Amino acid sequence: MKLSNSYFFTLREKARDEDSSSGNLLVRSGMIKKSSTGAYMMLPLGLRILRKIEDIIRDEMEKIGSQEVTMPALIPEDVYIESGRREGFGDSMFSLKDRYDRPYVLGPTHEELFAAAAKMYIHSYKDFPVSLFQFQNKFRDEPRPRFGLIRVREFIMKDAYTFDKDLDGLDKSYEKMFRAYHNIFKRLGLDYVVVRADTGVMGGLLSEEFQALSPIGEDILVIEKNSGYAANLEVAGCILSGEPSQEPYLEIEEVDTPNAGTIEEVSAFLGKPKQSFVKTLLYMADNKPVAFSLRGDHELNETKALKLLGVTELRMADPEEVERFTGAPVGFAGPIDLKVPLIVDQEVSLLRNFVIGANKKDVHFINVNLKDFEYKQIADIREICEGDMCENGAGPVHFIRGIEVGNTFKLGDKYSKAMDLYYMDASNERLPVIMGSYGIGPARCMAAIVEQNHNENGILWPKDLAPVQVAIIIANMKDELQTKVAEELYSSLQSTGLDICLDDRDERIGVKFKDMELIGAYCRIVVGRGASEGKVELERTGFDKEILPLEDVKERLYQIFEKGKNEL
RNA sequence: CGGGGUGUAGCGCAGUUUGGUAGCGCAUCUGGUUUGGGACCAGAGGGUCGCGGGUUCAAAUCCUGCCACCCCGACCA
Repeated sequence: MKLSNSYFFTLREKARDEDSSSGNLLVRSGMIKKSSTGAYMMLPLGLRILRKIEDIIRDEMEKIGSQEVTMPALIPEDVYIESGRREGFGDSMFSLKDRYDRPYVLGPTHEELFAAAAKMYIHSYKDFPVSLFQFQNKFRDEPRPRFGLIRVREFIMKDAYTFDKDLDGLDKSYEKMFRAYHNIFKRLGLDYVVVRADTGVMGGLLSEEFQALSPIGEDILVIEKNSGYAANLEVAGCILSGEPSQEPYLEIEEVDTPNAGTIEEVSAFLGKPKQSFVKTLLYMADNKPVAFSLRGDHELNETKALKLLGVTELRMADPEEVERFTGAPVGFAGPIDLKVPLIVDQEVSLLRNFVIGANKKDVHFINVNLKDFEYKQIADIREICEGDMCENGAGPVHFIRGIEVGNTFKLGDKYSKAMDLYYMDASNERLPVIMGSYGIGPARCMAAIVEQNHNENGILWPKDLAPVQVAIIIANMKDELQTKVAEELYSSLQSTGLDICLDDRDERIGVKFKDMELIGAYCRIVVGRGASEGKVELERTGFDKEILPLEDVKERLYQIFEKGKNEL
């Protein structure tokens, strides 16, 4: 690539509409540009990186025998109705009509079509295992896209699917895929952890997420180092924090708490710590009211609640609904005489003589105990807190944030049954195929890599991913010798197989340095004053400057990029 | 969807309070000087001031409806 006649630009100021470091750096270096909320143009330099990421992924997929296909993004809505997921995805699916008024959707993920493709081939127990994958644009109507390429509405996904005859086969396929994923994220140079996660709309038996560590990550990861425990906050289990209190029971009393509706207010008003309160939250579960009681300083874990109830939708009741079900405005709900099914968090069972809302405006009860009201169930429904004992008992947990760059699912027979994907067993029995599905977001990986690898001057791509691996900078464009030497060097390095860029723009050297650092050119070779003696300078971020005779450049680059001449 | 904010040249912004016909920096073009870390001088081009309606002699500015984008929250595979 010669910059003087390439589509190449950089911006000196940060983009107003980008909120993350990676978004800003990628836009400033001319790699991507937001085209509308949650949709990006991938410009030449950005596409180079994306292709390199895809090549690594493709390489690892093919190594484990997965075969590439592509599926349409435009899919009749019926396909998702048949699998039961149309409802599950709800508003996050883009839907449209064709000219004959037939309903279509833009695919958010492709288990259904892959099951259909598998059906073309799989008929017998002799046909297993099968693994297919694709790179394809997915569409999800995210309520709030953000962080550049990290949360968008149209994005590239590598999705892979495995098909096996039984759970044992699935375990083997899953394990292979799991190892391939480790290889991929290591090759991408990401700092990541694997956590257990919720299966969500996908359903199935197991879900694990590959999370790139980053302070802007949207997922909270619960970690216990010594035992290697790692779980997404959504599924991190809690265990009882101690023994039940042995305080003597006191008499319930009604107390006036004027204008004190929040835990903070009541706690301040009564002069009691938050832990001595039990709050009651009203929710609508598939449009039926349900209530949850938790210790005042705890939060409901909606994923746990959803699973416990076995419903598909859970949302907080709005103020009118709260008033209708409790008879009091928001802030005074309590479990006594509540006409709504109640689930109590297990931690509440340790408390004695706690404070609750009285289902009456500006009134609370004190000295309440579990025996004083009716409930449907006691369960673990709270979010674990940092410092709480890990559910495996190994020690206290701590939190870190992650960007979900990959996700693996053991699906089981959910989709094969829905899509009628069966095979004949050796014993002439018709059995459902056992599926797994595995996703990676290459563009999201790209953003995560930038989040983890940048400094105040620009992006620090790993050497295998850098869009420009070697930038040849002509120090003074008016110097004919420098220009000539640089041109010759550029030509001679074409055979290295590296991405070489000649910065022959009519710019001063400072501009060229700044730009090459911004886009993350891995090596910079300056053809300058030394050109007359046949010497050039080689710079890399984090390394000392080297002065090399021209004839040694190629050999030195092979060393740096760990490439043998033979492999080319 | 709720709360807040922004929309003016390719990019980043000022001007809006107090209405008078649009400006700055970067980028671009021309000429000259300069040439090892985002050069300097002189000149030039580029704007339906987000869109529509209204008030007014006159609207970037005031009123009004809509749209887009951003932030916080809700939501989220």
